[in-house]
Amino acid sequence: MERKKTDCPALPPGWKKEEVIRKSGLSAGKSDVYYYSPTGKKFRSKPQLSRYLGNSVDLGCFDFRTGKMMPSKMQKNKQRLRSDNLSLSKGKPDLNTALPIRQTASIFKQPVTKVVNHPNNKVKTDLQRATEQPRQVHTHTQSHTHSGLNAFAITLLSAIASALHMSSAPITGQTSSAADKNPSIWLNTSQPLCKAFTVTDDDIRDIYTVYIYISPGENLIFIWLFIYLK
Amino acid sequence: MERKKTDCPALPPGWKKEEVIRKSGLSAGKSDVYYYSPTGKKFRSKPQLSRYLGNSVDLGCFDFRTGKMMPSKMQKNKQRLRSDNLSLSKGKPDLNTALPIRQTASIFKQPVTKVVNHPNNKVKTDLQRATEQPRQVHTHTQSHTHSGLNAFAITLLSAIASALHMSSAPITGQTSSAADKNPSIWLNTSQPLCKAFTVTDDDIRDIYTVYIYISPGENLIFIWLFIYLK
DNA sequence: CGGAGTGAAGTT
DNA sequence: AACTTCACTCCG
Repeated sequence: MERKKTDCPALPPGWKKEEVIRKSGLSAGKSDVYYYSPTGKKFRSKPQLSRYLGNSVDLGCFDFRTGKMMPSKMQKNKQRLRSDNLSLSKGKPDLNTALPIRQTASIFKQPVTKVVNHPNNKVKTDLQRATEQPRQVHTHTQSHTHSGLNAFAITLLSAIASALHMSSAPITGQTSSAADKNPSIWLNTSQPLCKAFTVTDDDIRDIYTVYIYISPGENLIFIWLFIYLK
Repeated sequence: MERKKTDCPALPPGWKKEEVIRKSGLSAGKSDVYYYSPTGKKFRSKPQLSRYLGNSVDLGCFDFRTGKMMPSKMQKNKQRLRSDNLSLSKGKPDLNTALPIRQTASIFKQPVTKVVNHPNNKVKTDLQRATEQPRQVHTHTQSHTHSGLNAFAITLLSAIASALHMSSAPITGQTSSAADKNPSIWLNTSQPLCKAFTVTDDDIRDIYTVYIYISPGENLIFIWLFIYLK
């Protein structure tokens, strides 16, 4: 089937079909199918062919790849450009599509709150657009957001360091070299803490993100934070 | 609307997330989510992403669509073991079986260091699993239940509570009702802590997982922990 | 030949 | 039934 034009009974007389195998690349071995009109014009897709033939030939059941009519293949209405779909939030806020910043806003509307505070970030003021939670909005005024959060960050980091000291886990401290040589490192609790130990208040540049998740049953607390150091 | 690539904090630094709305066809209005590696490679599904990341990143609770870690989704990827058994605590799933991913609770006692190659090519990371699993398995054996772990958990939680107290952010405390009514709750740094305040040592059941990630430049610390309460 | 965009089988 | 995953189409 390669490189050879064949007759195509499913089309009017004179039409030819050609199949060309791809020789290289990611799609090596796959093929492209082309059709040629009696006058030699080349067609590379079914829509293109359909446009050309217009109503004279119903290609609804025409399988472009095989060149045959496939009764089982019913015509499908592909042109459904609906612009009316505002079903973005039917009953449920659209957390999926929201960007991080906007999530913060939507989160507020439902009893969900996410805080992203980073002075170097563009995140900040969207919180103020959350209209349905006055109390929470209140808590996010910028002034205390910065000071409060950094204070929090410092305290929290120190606390973690302290906690680590209390841990019975051994400290091997081999993480530095590993960190130097690898693009990323996941450390065991006891290992990573080696790093934490060395962190002082002055080292902290900022808290980047803090999430706190509490499960429905409130028995699980999931804390998730990014901390940038100087 | 959503043609913009956004950072994805749940993945290592440099990864981007994109959501594209389908504009036409039968699935018009639906969306596709894509991720981009730091090198620009596009990922169109969670399995594809997982294959690429190998063991370097545990995507067990990663929600591909939202780009977030979803603790509640943890049952997803493996076959379930026996559904009910002698779980130590009533009404709550056994953590070690319900959350397959972190049966590697090794995280705690064992100074296991997981060095991960950031995927800049297609090399699989199976070797890493082979080499590090044994050590982790070793750590599972003990009932790490409430020895050093709880001490750590308690201290850490207390520390967080303290940190919160020091925060200048007001505490509105409206989160409880929200928690009762919603499948999940994301709390503001200042808000969620309302919960933390009430946590005493006796409340802590266990730390389930603690991850600490240190960026290549070692200027970013990413701490991620789950804490179960009684 | 690549790849964004879509279809549709597979999965839950 | 809806979502996820991946193959395929179509056009550059």
